[in-house]
Amino acid sequence: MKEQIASIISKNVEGLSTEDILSLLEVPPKPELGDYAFPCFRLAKTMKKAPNLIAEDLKTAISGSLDFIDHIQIQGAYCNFFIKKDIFVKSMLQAAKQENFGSSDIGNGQSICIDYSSPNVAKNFHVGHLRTTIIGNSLYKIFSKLGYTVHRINHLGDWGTQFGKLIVAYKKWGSKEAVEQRGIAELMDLYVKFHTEAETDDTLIEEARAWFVKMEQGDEDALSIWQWFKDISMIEYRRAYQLLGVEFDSYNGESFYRDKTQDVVDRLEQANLLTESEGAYIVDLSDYDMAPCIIKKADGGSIYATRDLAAIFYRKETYHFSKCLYVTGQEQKLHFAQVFKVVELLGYDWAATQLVHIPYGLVSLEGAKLSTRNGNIIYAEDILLEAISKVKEVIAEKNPDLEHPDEVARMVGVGAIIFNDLYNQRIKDVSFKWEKILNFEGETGPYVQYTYARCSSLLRAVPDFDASAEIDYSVLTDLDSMELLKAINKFPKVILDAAEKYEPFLISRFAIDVAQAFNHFYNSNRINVPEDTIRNARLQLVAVTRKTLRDALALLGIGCPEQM
RNA sequence: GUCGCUAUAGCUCAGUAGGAUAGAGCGACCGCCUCCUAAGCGGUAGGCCGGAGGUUCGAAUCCUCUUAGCGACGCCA
Repeated sequence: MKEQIASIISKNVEGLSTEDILSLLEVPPKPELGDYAFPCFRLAKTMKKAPNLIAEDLKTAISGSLDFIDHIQIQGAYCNFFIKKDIFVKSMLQAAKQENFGSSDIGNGQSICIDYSSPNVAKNFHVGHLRTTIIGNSLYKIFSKLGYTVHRINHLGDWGTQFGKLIVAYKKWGSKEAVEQRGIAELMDLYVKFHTEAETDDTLIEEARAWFVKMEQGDEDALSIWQWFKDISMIEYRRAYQLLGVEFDSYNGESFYRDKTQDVVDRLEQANLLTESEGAYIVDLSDYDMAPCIIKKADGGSIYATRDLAAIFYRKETYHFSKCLYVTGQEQKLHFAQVFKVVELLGYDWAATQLVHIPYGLVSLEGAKLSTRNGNIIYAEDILLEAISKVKEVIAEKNPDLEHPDEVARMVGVGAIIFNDLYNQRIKDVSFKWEKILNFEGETGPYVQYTYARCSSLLRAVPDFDASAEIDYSVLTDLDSMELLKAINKFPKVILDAAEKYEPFLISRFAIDVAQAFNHFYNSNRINVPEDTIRNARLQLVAVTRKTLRDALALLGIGCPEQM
């Protein structure tokens, strides 16, 4: 309908193509202003006429030529189109009823790698890691919905000098029993102890680097300790992933590339890009206003940039990606800009468009910086478990007879955390507050889930309802029904926008809009009424709302309970 | 010091690639369950869109300058 309106306008004005008009056509901010609006300001110059007069002329020229238009209203310089309501309702409802509503095949035949979560082994999985995990998981769902083949890669931080530090600390102050008993907590303590001692003892850092060089050379003693620490860490990470319902296709972390970094060095040498500087080997990036990218440390060891480069070549050869996404904190912006630039300098012009850093804002705790040293830290698992237990309290209070309360509590509690993390633009810093994250009212995950459960409940009440039957569309022409349908119909566009901008929050806001529109509809209309025509039409709208909410939440990585 | 990000209601944020009277949620206050789930709905109060210039018929949105907060800036990741 939008295309048809654009095409008829283009025949009656000068200076704008149909495409221009299509992009200018907008949905008015308020329903009283019509279903589509065309602002005439831009035409004033070419047509040498006041915009409100152009709008008037346009109205008389077009009136009556499109049968789905009920009437046209001029409001200042705006030409407002009112679609015949029953036709509009029918077209919107039938589109939304499609099983694959919102899906697309634009990604067919293309593959995308998403590098996310990627915790540093031997360190705790805290609120900060939650963000990359949740954002990455949602991007995976979004791109999959658009037909892409997505490879979920957990690029574990399981290599590097930090393990040298840990080995030194373990050998000096640790014990097998303590590590076995306390797990990551003990490793963290050892790591912290290393840093406090290193402040007064410069030889420690030297020792640590030496141990890392040994690891890179395949020293068995070093590697067995490393593997042990990694195994211990993975147990904790997998618990968090399981709660979140997150999975990966690959756990190839940094250590996976230990035998592939020499290839990076060779490529750079052949391309004559490597220069020696202060004992290290770097790629000079001063032409691009960036600090140099260190490839090989003075002690001969590799560094994260080297391993990221190796990973890029490996992934390109293995997955033939058309995009490789990196979901990490914005503090790593420079690092990725450097690495991507190096790939480009090697002659791979795809680097500029296919390698994408997806930064997100910093998580702080009630305004203070997260820090292990002063205990200012919250573990991901604790947040999830706390949310789940809070939901259990709410259930006990509001719905004590609920079936499967544990299962529902898990879904709702985890959903609340995920939704909270995907509620705003990625780049915004977040200040973690317990009272906020445990509040389930207003624009929250539980609100959307609750709305879904309401839909389910309505449909359960009429077991013989036929969702595919032809209905009387005029039943759904009231303001609230129409607004709900309009909200639902934005789904395909919202998914495309979310993918293009790598912004899952657009899906969250969409889910809120639909849930709010539904609750208005629900409050102003009785649904399970005796009259068949009214009941069936309204139940179809309920069914479509339910399906859309479920699909939207699924794109965020959130499940829906049938009752709560 | 250089570069980057952020700045909109008391708080947390939207604002559809420049357009109609700047919108939500939380918090505050006032209402709504003999009727499909009150984790809901309706209403009231609350704004120099950080500041100053500029571009434009038109700016929260674009440009310049400026202020504040945060981050990055070579052998950690």
